[in-house]
Amino acid sequence: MTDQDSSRRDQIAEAWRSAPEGGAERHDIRRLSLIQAAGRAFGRKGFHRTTLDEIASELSVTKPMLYRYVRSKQEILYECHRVAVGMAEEALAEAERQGTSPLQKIGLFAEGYIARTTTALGTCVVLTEYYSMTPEDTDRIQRRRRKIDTRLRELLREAMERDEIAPCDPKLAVFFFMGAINGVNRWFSEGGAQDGHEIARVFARHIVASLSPRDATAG
Amino acid sequence: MTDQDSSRRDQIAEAWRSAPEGGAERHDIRRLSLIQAAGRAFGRKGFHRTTLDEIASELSVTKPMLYRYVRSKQEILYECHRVAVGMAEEALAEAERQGTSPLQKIGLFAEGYIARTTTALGTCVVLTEYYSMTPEDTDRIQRRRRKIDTRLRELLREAMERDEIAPCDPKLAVFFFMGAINGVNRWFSEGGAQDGHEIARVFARHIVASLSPRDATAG
DNA sequence: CGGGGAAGTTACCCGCCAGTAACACCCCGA
DNA sequence: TCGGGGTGTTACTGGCGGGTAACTTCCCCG
Repeated sequence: MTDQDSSRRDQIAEAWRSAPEGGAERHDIRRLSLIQAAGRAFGRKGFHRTTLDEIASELSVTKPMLYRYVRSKQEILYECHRVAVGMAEEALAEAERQGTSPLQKIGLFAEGYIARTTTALGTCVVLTEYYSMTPEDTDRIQRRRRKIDTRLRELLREAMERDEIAPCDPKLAVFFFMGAINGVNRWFSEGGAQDGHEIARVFARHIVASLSPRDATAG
Repeated sequence: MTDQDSSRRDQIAEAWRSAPEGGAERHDIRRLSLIQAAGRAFGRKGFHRTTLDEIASELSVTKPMLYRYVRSKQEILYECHRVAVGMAEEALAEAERQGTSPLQKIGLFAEGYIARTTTALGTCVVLTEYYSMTPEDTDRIQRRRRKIDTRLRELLREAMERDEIAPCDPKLAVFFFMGAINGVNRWFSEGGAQDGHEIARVFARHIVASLSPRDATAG
């Protein structure tokens, strides 16, 4: 385990521990800490191999304590996905505001999304285990993800119309770069050599380049 | 479930059912069918949510039957990973033979690897659940993957020296496109709109483009 | 026919872990 | 001093599923 990892764990545990005495606020903070600690664990070991005892132990409490903040393990997973998809939505909204062209918006989205998922405190929550959620929860998350996908495809079509990028299948192109982005969380927490913003910049550049028009080298 | 999916399932089940009566050969064929059926299920539902009863039922037998061909569920997962990493090694070897430049080799590798994982009968075996294997098995697989990674980084450095591609961090670049490639299996078996070779070609082109030199558009 | 072995089954065991019940502590206000 | 609500614990249950034991069938070779 790297320094970065243990420091993040400590930050989460500290947030839990030092939550103010008051009622509602304390509850919210602790619930969020729980989600974050769980998200980290799910990312490292997967949903099913992570026990509630482990999550509780990360926070220096015992399992029944967790049930004061969530109804079930499933709910924790759902909340993790909500946080993750929320980051994507945030990144997209920001990109739409700041970008001046479709292609630039895509680059900004990628950079913002990666930056959020790698650097924010509540990170490492980008999961791909949809199949571990209840069908209803999966639906709710998928609907939001689909919206983002749709908008990204739209941006690609606009970029094509303006000749910012080479002609391509928007669906496959989105799959392509979202795959690369979602892959980050699988190795990120282990490395620690690069910081999140660096990775975000590099990946965004690769993505933009991967779409740009170019004479057919690999015909 | 798409036509493609069910047809593949049928092919696997058929291979199992119609394995010749003889001793060793029958055993090998059935063992492979088992791995393939399991790999498909693991890809769709994840390792832990897939029960041996389900795998057995795919092959129209009952659970204890499986134990004539494998020692444990863990072993099945290990075999799936062996198949997958074997495909990567094959694709790389082929690319080395056929490619005439470092960049082209990378493109050929990507195309060959995706083609194998999406179209061969034993597909959908590209897993990312390392954490579900025993440490020893993980080591064995990781060592082979690492070798491929190392070679790909080398190719990137060579390509940079020849000015085939823009300067980049080889480690991050490999993570970038391997992430995109490994993402394929998450949506491929569901869609069915594109065939594997098509996806392979498109992705390879994106990858090559993502590395190619270009004036800094997204500074 | 008879026996042996492969193919396949039913019925079971047992460990793991999500979830719960019931109890212990502590602080604060009356 | 008593009580009550929030914080936290220990000790349990119950189901799911990997793995196994032991039985049945059926076929093939003498």
